[in-house]
Amino acid sequence: MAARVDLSGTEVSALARLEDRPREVRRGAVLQRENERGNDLYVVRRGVLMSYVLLDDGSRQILRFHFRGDMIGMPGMIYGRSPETIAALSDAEVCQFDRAALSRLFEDHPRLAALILVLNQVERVALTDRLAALGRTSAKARVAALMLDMRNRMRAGDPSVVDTYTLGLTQEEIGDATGLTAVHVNRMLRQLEEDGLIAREGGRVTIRDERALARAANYVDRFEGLELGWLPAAR
Amino acid sequence: MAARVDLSGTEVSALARLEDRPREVRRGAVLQRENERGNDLYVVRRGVLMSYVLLDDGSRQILRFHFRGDMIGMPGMIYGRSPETIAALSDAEVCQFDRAALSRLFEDHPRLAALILVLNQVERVALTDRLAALGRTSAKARVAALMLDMRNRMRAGDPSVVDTYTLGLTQEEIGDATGLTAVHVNRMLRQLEEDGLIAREGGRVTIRDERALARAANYVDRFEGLELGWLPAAR
DNA sequence: CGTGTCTTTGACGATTGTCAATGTACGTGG
DNA sequence: CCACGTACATTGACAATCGTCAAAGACACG
Repeated sequence: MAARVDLSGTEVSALARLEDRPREVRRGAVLQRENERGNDLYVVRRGVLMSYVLLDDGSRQILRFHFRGDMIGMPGMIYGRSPETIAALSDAEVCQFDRAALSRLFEDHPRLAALILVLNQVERVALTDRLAALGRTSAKARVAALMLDMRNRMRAGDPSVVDTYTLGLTQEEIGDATGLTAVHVNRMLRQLEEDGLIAREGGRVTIRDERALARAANYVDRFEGLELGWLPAAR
Repeated sequence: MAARVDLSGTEVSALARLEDRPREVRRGAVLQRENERGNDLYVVRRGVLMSYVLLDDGSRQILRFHFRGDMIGMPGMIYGRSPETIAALSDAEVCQFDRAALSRLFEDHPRLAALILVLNQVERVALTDRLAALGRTSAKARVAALMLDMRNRMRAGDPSVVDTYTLGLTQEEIGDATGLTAVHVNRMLRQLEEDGLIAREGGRVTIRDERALARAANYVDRFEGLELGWLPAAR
């Protein structure tokens, strides 16, 4: 948040209080399970996590990947039971806090409350972009979009990432995120590679032609163009 | 909102102030256009609207249908330009208000701010349900889910709706919402009718076997089970 | 009555899924 | 160090779902 807005001293310490309960999560561990109680929120401090749902034929849809700074678990907090499972894709560290802490934040820091709303809306737009991708673009475009999006989100948390990064996903997970089968994901990755748009070796992906990849993917970067001048005053 | 929480007098009047600028929208009219400025918010008072995006091959993805009580335009308020188009599916009435009004609401009424966050999360979960439907369910299931969802949302605003309702969508629009072509939507509607799950005549849909329809659709009603005891105190 | 939009239907084709087999890397225990 | 097992990637053949194209029917509206 601090990257976007000048926070006041009391705001900084209010946010710091939210992050005083760090918790380690191992790769593969489940932080919150679908249909079970889970009323706490988490902020990702390190690592990558994902949310997914399981359908009753056993198939899985990955809803979202979570990176450093993301606030997760809000749907579980709103509903009595979590509508989705949250699991760690890598070893990760999260900071846990509860409903009461969020409630106090809303009372004492209207600007931070509004910023949380803004982050929610950024996530909403990312979800609708993905909705449009699943509904209206080809398998190749969806895989290309995922390659670009993961690069951008990793770069946001680590500026040393430029064109090459460690994806950290199996092809089955890519398929579960893009609505494809693992086999077809493999075909699409090969095609992207043959077209010279990406390169792969040992779990690392290199973007070779960003322009063409973005074109193939219908990609729009949604972290541009936020307007935050209207927020309430700091407290 | 009032259906879920006992609002205080000042809260009621704060909400009423948001709704003091009613505006009529004709069927087919566009309230906010993709990529154009549109920083105001709206609450739907009457009628049905939709949000959609256009892809550069000309195809359309309908993101969401908006009914009475929905707050719309938030993505456009956050970004300088709206990421989606909002258009009226029927004659409708909306109440317009601006960023400053929302900002004041956050300052003066933390509980209402938290409620807005809750409504945002309900919408988020609805979007992820649709994401899972597009990614992992068959054409038939998606159409079935739309039939059920539209019924439920109409019933929420008009308790006289039980099993029969006026859909108010062309088959092309159903396709743009479910990620299908109009032709295939037609085939799926016919199948649902032949299976005895729905009936159709003259733009009106009747749900004949709700249980089976819900099973065919993987449907979960997400307006159950909200827990709001943690909200800040009223002001 | 004519025009345009929407629905319906059939034939055909393309994209994507399914199944099955093989290859490869990596970790674990002997 | 080697053997083995497991998870993941790759490939090919085939099938199913869904899209495309085209034409005709239904319906509302001026």
